[in-house]
Amino acid sequence: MSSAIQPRWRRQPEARPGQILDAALEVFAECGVAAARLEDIGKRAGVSKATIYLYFPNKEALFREVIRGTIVSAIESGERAVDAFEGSVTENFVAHMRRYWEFIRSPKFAPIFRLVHGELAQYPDLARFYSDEVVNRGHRLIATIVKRGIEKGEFRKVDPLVAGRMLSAPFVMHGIWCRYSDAFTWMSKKSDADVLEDLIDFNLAAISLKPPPARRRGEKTK
Amino acid sequence: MSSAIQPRWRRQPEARPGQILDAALEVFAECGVAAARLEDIGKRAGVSKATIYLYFPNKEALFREVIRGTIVSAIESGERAVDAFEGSVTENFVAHMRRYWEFIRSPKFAPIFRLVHGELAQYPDLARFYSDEVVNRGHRLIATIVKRGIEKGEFRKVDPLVAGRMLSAPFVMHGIWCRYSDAFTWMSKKSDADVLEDLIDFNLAAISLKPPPARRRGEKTK
Amino acid sequence: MSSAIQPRWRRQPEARPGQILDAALEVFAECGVAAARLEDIGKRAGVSKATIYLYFPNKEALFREVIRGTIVSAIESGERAVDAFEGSVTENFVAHMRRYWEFIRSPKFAPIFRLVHGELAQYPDLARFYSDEVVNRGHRLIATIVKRGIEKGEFRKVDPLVAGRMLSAPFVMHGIWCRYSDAFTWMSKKSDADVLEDLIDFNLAAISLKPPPARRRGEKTK
Amino acid sequence: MSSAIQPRWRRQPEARPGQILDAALEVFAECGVAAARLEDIGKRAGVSKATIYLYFPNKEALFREVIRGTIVSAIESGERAVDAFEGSVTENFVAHMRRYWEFIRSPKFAPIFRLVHGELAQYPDLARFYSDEVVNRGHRLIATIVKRGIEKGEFRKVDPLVAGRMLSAPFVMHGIWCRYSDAFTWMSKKSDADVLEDLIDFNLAAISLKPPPARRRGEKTK
DNA sequence: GATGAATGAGTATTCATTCAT
DNA sequence: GATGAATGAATACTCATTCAT
Repeated sequence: MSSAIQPRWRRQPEARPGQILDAALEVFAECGVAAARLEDIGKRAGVSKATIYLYFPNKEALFREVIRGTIVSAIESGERAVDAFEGSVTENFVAHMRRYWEFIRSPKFAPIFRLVHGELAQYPDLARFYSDEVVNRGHRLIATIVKRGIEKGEFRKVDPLVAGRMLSAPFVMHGIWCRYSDAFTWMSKKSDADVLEDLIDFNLAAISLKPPPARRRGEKTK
Repeated sequence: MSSAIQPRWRRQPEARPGQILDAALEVFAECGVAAARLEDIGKRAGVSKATIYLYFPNKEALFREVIRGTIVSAIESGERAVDAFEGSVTENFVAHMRRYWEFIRSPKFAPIFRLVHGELAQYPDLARFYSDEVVNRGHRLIATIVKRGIEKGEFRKVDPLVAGRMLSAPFVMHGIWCRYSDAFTWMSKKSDADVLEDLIDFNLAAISLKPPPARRRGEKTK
Repeated sequence: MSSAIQPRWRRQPEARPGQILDAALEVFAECGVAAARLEDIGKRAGVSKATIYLYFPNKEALFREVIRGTIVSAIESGERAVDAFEGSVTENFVAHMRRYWEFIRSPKFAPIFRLVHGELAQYPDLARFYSDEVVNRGHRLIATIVKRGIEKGEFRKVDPLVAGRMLSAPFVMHGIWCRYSDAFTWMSKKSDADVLEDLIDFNLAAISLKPPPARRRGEKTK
Repeated sequence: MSSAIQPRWRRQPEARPGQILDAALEVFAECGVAAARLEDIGKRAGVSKATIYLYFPNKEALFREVIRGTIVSAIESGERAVDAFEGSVTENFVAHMRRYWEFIRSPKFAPIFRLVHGELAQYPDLARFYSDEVVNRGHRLIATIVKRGIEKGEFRKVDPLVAGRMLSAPFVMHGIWCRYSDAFTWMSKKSDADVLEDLIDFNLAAISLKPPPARRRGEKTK
């Protein structure tokens, strides 16, 4: 480590898989798995088609790694943040929704949503992985918060896991609509921040004990 | 029919496109557009691969027709029903949600959702069509109801179109999760009716003027 | 059959497999199985590469059919001829050797010999088929004759099947050497007829009645 | 060897080509030249794929060396033994046949036979080399003995080179049949020694003095 | 109208060969 | 000398599309 004997860096072989995965996500997102050409993925990663086979045994495995590798890290940071929350549960729910929206609007979420749903039937085990590690884990995170809110008397009595599903759905759908606003043109008038306010408003209304008295349309929530 | 000398019945050629469209939806849904083989579609429709070309100029056009032809009829019946509503707005909103859930749980919705989202980038005009004719039309239907509810003092003041988006999203997502419960295993415990109750509960809570006082978990809403 | 209703001949689809098999034998013989390109086979058969797949599921199956289809007919005619022999056994043995030599010098034998031996390890079941249906069947044919010769007192007492192997081997090897006289240049001086005379001479000498007087069967030679 | 300070023994680089050649023969024999993968050869020789290129310019040259290098040594020992023969010619012919059989049953002969014949068309110069240095040289060895036998009155009058071909053929074919007895199942009942006895018996019968009385050399057989 | 046959264009995958370290 | 990494070239196989019957 300290001495001069460090071998000079090889090309950058340890960077390769990452480069390829990034390129692959792009191409898969654009074309779908079946229509994606390995040659294009290689080109975008700056390597030859054959090089991909040095790191992934075939296209399908590459696809799996794209999904796995991309998602896991994103999820975990969310969980840590929720664990460390302070203040009222409502405040923390709002904070979580902000982070959630940020995640969903990050460039990788929408393509992966599309990909996973598009390939649901082709790659059942992958769909399962996505279901467990992304969707359900996200629901549980919300459920944790909701449960605390109920206990503290801030939220009405609901099944926390049901709430997790109900409250996450609008986020996901709006994420897609915003991302593909070429298709969903009626979304494009709204800024990201506006959409987030709407999401927070409806979600709080859905679980709050009382109707939102302290807040009127147009007021900022934070 | 008119002449008695016709030697044998041929199946009506007008029925062909429909058979082919049905078969195509099935195969597309199973494999995605790129991986679907025309030969399989033909086989499932009981015709030869070449016959498909008598009715559709190519695979892409066939796909477009599958989406177009399948969706339009389904939507329109919903609109007629809303127009004819009676009783309180809340009651009618509930009635509409029941019909909406029925539509979303019908066998064609989930595959089309998946297909459209999967092919979002490949067929932008189709995505647009779906966006306008399905998604947005659904939102407007809800918006119509919500607007009346606000006017009548039954719902809190919200942007009706925003409400359309917020309130439809959980329906759509739950439709997918229920349909592909092999992947989303955590959904399979719930019956369709239970899910509908949850959906109604959360949606009413989100727009009602007051928190749902008259209703507790487990009570039927209708 | 008689009337005019005979459908006009389709292209010539029933001729296709044969054309392809012939072309394939040629190309396989020139290049070996692994190096043979399906495109070349198609070209030589006058069809496209893809057409081959209409008749054979893959290259390996094509190879198998080449061997099977080519050999079987050739063998059977030999067996019929032997069954119908007249005259002394010696005369009939000579007649059989003439036919055998003719078969071995026909254009298909040497390539198949090479192919089968070259691919012995790759296609064990094919090698088995060749072993049983070609080599051993040929031996049994000779054995039949030899047995009769022994019974009639024309040949010395030997194990007929052993004789089948011993007497056929020079035919096969000379067939190869003559066919590939570019490599085995020392064969090229001999005419086919001369070689046949040599073969007959040595084979008759090896089984004719008067045994080498200085040595008897069963004595250990060392 | 000379200096004591050499830190560690490296395996002698001179040994490399031999290891590689051995590995290559194995792999070529199993797969044929076209299907053999240099990576496998390297692995079996305990070196990397790239190392092979330090010793051989390409796969084809490696194949040539495999054949050349393997054969030459084997042949020469046979020639020395024949030169030094004593006793009757018949005895020495028998002794030579024993050695010949031993050579043909050695593990390298059959694979090389298969390879050379399999690749006859791809590598004409190699086939020529094999023809001259193995096949014909073997024939000449037999011819030498036969000629002496004729001169000494032990063998009947035949063309010695023709005899070389006739008498060697059964050895070669039986060598193949015994080696690949998985395919040639009907050979597996015989022990090596038994086969040798049969070979000696038939070959001696074919050249021993007393000719088949009813027929003389030169008479046309039909 | 219907289809069996045919094919051109395309893609995943393999592997001999090169080269920087 | 040795090798891990990289790649260009090659090929089996697929399938949407065409067309003669």
